[in-house]
Amino acid sequence: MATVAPRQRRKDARPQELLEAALALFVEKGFAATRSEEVAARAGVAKGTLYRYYPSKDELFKAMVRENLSVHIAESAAQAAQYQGPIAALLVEMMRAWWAKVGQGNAGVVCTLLMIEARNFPELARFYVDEVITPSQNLLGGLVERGIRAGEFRAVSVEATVHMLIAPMLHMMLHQHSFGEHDICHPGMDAAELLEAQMALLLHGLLADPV
Amino acid sequence: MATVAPRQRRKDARPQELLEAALALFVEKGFAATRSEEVAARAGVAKGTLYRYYPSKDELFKAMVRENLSVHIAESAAQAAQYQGPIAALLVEMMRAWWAKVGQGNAGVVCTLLMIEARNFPELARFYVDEVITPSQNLLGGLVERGIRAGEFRAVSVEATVHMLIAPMLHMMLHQHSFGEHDICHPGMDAAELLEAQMALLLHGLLADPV
DNA sequence: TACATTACTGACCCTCCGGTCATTAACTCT
DNA sequence: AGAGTTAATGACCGGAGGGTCAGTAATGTA
Repeated sequence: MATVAPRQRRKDARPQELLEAALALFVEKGFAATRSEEVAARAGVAKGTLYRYYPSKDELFKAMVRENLSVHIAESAAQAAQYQGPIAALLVEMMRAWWAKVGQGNAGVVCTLLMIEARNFPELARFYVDEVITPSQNLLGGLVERGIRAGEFRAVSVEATVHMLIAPMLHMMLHQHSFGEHDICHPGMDAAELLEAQMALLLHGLLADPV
Repeated sequence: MATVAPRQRRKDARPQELLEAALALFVEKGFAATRSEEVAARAGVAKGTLYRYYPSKDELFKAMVRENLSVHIAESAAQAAQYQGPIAALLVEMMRAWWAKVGQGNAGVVCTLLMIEARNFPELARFYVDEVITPSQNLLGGLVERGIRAGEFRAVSVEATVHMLIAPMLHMMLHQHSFGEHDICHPGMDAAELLEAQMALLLHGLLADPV
């Protein structure tokens, strides 16, 4: 017979644990299908306790998003500033770094979730657009433009190129999330390989003087 | 004083009207947030009538998807068979046709919805993967391979190339759906332009002997 | 040890919504 | 016209789950 789990008072640890539980469950089952009691249970806590720390399920979701994205935003900005060198190599390096830091980690999963739930959280969508999407586009767009001005790239459409850099990665993550169980999607090709092939193809299209 | 709307018996027209109402509302508000009574009201009918034609909200969703996708599947297959000519031009033509027929119409919107709801409808996800995704990949993959064997294309990764053809279009549609209201996303660039720029860039990366 | 504070609990409440079905009325047939 | 058929209605039900709060026990303080 399992004796009743003893009560514990750990005010400081609770919020973090609740956010982790929320992330895991929202990813696994989606926002609507996850009951608040499940989140609490997963964090080893009763439902009432969840509402002591977050006033509603919506606020819990928002807090979870902010928690997992703010980290990346800071890193991304720092990373953008520190790079120097030839644009093509720099682009490749940035994409690899993005995949390693964001694509594979929690931030990537949260991006996926955001795309799916954006309609139900206009406020969050705005936040995401302002804090993540627009800066990323500006950063990459600036690089491409620099490459063109330096004569390293052909005079392509900057906007389209940025889109061609971002879309395949995000689409792959979303695809994985939505259809991952039906293993038919990308047999025998993992994300890292895809990224390399993508960059090779794109650079060949971009460079004025391809290797 | 509005007199009570008179009852009408139109057994044949109802299913279609209900599916249209469902499509519009699911796109606008998402599946979970749309009440079955709203769908009925939009179709000019009482809730009970909806359940006379579709046994559950889930079945309504499935019927709506099948209705709007099956059309495209047939067309796409026919189109694939009839084309002849140099691969590059053929690829461009097919992408343009896809955008005109699918991307802009209901089928495109349904694809977006499917990506978002796939987790909650495993059966439908399977259907979509088998009937839409896999055939599309095979079709495009076959073309790319043909181009490579003919010496028209460089020896690129077929899988990555197919992904680079599909992802930008789907991602743009989804992006539009999720963040469309926050007009920051793609200022001054519409989908048709993007498609042209994308194809130009890709072909330049693909062709063994770029123009 | 007695008391005060407060993190924590979980039974309860209440709203919302998917789904039902007895009733009504539109159409058909004779 | 009268009877029979069934499309259409909308009041109703049930339960699922978000959110509450009076009570409980862990911790701090003297």
